[in-house]
Amino acid sequence: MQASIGPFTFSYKYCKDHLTQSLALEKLTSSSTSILGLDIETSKLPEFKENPKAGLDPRLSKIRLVQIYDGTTVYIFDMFRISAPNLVILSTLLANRPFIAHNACFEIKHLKLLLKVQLNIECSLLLGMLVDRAEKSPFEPESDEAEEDLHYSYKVSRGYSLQALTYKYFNFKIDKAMQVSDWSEENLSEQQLAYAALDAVLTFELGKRMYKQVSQYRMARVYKLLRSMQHVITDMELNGFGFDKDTHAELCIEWLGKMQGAHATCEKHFPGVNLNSTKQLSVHVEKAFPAKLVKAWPCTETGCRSFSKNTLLGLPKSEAIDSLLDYRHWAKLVSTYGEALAAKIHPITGRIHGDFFLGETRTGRLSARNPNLQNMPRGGEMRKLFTASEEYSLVVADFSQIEMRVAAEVSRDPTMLKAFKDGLDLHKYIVMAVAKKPYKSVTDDERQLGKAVNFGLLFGMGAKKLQLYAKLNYGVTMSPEQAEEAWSVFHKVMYPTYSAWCTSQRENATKLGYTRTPMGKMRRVLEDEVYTKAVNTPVQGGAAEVAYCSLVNLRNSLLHLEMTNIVIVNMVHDEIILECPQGLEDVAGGLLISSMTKGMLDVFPGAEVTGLAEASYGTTWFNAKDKKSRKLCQSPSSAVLTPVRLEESLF
DNA sequence: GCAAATTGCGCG
DNA sequence: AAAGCGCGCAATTTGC
Repeated sequence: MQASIGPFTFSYKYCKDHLTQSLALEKLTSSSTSILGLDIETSKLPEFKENPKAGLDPRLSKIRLVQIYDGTTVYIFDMFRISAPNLVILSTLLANRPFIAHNACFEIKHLKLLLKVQLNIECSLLLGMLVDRAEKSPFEPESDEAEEDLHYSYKVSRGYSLQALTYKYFNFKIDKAMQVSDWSEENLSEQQLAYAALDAVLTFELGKRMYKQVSQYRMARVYKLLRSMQHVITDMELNGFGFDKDTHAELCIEWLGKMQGAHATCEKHFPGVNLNSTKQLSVHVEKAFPAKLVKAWPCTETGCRSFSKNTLLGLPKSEAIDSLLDYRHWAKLVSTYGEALAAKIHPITGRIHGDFFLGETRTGRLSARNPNLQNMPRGGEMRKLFTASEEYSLVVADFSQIEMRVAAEVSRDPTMLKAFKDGLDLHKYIVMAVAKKPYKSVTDDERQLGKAVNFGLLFGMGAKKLQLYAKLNYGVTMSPEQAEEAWSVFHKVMYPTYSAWCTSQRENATKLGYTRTPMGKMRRVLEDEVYTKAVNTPVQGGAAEVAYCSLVNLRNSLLHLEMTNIVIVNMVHDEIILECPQGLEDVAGGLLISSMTKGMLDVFPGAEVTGLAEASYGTTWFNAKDKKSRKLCQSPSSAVLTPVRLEESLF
């Protein structure tokens, strides 16, 4: 059939019987097109019809259609009617040819789980995101009509839907009526087929244009890294993280009790007030609290009274404040980590499968949701709930002071570099300089001060805020003079080269209007953002890129060694969590450490890597990191190292 | 009545 | 002159 939809003219062939499928596969197999557009449509398994998200989960759905575009024709394979021999040929094609899809992680996950195929695939979503981050003024639909119809605006699907990008690049609006098609119907309408075909055309056409832009912006290298990372995050999503449902249910009851107890105490001090409402709290405080206290009460940016933990801790200690903080603590656990988390337990695997996203943060870090596996509470019992399967262990490794290391590398500050070379802990090191005492005599408590100083001052914090920050986040009391002294020791005495690098970064970003991560990801910055963002982006972004390289290296090594029983289950910025059969902890830990070491060197060749990372293991996330019970893995043998290589992009 | 904005807080 | 950054989620309030 011929189709002409807006500026797109193509033919499509619905392949629903053995003969048409065979012919199509023959055509595709012999076609010389270097890259093929790909899209799939899934339909929910009948028993999960009621689950609105089942169509996105390869365990709760089936693939109905596979659409492949070779530049002229879209071949639509009906997977409900494919013959066994053709399924083999199609799988071979999928495994051996390069493709492009929009949000390719979706295709990767489904094809990996349902067809056991590892795709080699570009992603027009990642490309669109990279270009958008690099562009001077973000694309905005300018007509009123477009504004009304948010589907085409950058607000939908976080701005990079196939629809939004088609509107951006082709000024054409796709009829969205077909978006919510029921792909489980026996017979598909001609219109359904045409629009199913269109998506494969769009990703192909958009991808070509956007890859060109990504290259022009000199972001091809970072794109390749993200492209490889697709396989890591889909592995994590498919693997999920083991979760102790029963203990969690007990904990939920305990939290609820604690919350109700705290609520009762609060009633004495805030009678009838909804403790979750800052507005109601404010009204009550004005009426019932001492006038002197009310007058000096800190405000938020918008001029409302602040009731944040930091504000409350800064006020004179009282039973009322303590009870409110206590309530908040338990209420947070109940609302975010209670039933809501239990609802995320997968009906089939019993594990928690979060989603990860490569293109959403300004610096290049990973983001996570449904649930966010990157903000599980460290305190309490939470991390004991995340477990390895029976007969398995969790192996965990953290980068040590990764942002300080990246700061040292990008600024080439000789003092920082020397300190790492000497195997020093930079948090202790700054305390040594500030408190003017021998390095060896710096205590663990004092190290907390060092963390506050480093994390604050690295990204441009002032002395005044540092004082407050140290108190609230690290429980360290500093006088204003001490804070001033710390600021000046950091910038003037210890790391003047880093300080100068910050200045030049700011000047550069102001001049150019953007800044870059070490691997080249661009971030536009407004003039009033430059002071902090021009410094933060390369450091935080560089740390993320080191972690990405590490994960890609690890996955390559595991594939190369055919160790499919060692899997990645989570990553939290500077921490990587694996699951492996008991007895293989040292192997997994060794591979992990060597991959991380390699990752650092991939981004910063020649970097000092001693003390870069340490691995340990246990049966739960908590145990694996607990100082008392954890067991360390041996350092890696060089034999397990495999060469690092990012596959070439195929455009 | 629903969506966006605000506030607060968990993590790095 | 002064300036930490980066996320997601839940509850409430505000705006249309």
